[in-house]
Amino acid sequence: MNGILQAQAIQSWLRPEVFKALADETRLAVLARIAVAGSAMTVSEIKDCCGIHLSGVSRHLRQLRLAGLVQAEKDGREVRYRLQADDVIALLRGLADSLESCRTDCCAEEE
Amino acid sequence: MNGILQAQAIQSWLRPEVFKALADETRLAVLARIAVAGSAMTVSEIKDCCGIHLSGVSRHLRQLRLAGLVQAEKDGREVRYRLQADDVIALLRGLADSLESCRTDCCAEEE
DNA sequence: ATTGTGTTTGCATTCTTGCGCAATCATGCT
DNA sequence: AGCATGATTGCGCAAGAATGCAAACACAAT
Repeated sequence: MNGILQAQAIQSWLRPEVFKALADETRLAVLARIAVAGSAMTVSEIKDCCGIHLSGVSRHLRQLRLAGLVQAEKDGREVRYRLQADDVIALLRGLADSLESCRTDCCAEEE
Repeated sequence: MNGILQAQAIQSWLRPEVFKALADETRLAVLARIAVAGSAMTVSEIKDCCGIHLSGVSRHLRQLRLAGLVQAEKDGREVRYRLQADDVIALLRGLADSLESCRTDCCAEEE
């Protein structure tokens, strides 16, 4: 049976850093703000979507960047952050597919 | 312009409880174990996949249940947990689609 | 060079979270 | 009833995370 292969497939999508980055309400607000903007945004602009100090926003952006959710580009003395969607989309879809294959196997075995 | 609609679409998928539930390595191990098993598992069985005390496993399962990732069914004095995959799969795919529509909009605007 | 603006980082504080242990609850067995 | 077993919960502790403030850093403009 393919239980071992399934385990590897699922675990390869279960990346804690990504989910940890998504596990904070402020970071979710930041991410949503950047995603909707479409274009890249500066830290000061992003700050307006969440009621915390600028330094905190900077830290959250760092964490999102290390998780591969956004990317930063320097532009003069500003830093513009944009969504890095491709990897996240692949992660979400890969995990969804793995879970779905488990689910169908489960139902198939039971019936 | 669909910016407002996009914002609503994305934020509806950005459910902190779910990502918080996925933001711990032990819980990810538990979830993967349950997913691969296919059938429902007792707390004691699940305990073997992660090196912590049974009470901790119970707490983790509670959190996964509240996030809608697993469901519990009592069976005598045991409690069997099984993957509740449908909601999670819908969440993951919905978020992926929302992010993708943001990405294409972004690239379309820039060119 | 000095000044000003945007961003990051060190530090201290507070809040949260994961954990083990022991007690408790719930159910089955004799 | 009494006991055994599986699961949950209260409690205290230790580690981690989020935040604000102030200092430092990076770059542009004068």
